[in-house]
Amino acid sequence: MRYWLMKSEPDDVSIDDLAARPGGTVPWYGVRNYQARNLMRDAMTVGDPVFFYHSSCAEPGIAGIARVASAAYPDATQFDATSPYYDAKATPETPRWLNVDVQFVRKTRLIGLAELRAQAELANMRVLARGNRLSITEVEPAEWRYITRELMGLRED
DNA sequence: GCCAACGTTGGC
DNA sequence: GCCAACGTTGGC
Repeated sequence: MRYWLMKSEPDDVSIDDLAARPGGTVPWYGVRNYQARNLMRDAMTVGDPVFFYHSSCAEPGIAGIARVASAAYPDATQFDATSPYYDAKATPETPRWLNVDVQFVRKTRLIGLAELRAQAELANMRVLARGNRLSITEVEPAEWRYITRELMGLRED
């Protein structure tokens, strides 16, 4: 089992939007970066825990917990000419972009970016690395434990 | 709106 | 394969 952090713009899909979805599940559509795509395809397993991170918004930070709910499969938006994520070079026979489904687990208090940066225990967290632009990053088990227990006050994982 | 950082594209 | 130009991310 591996742990992940996935960024979403709350104007698009917030943690509350995720919770309100049928089954609490949403396809993680719109990833157009090969590294992030490959993580979904090669490294994620159904059941992996995910920090749901709000980005490009007034209060960026971790807003809740989700889990990986499917294997990677072709992202439908790449075939949709009306979608901002349309890719003319992708066809159903040779899809370029994949997504997993992500399922709501719980909403937490917002752990803001500044708060994350202030933790010595999180100094090496991938998402905090200088210049990081990946929308999906791995979280080390010790970092996951620290955030869930010390910052969120959760008893269990 | 600004800007740093970095990925992608395309000419050569 | 190099690399400049361009586009995107995302915090501030």
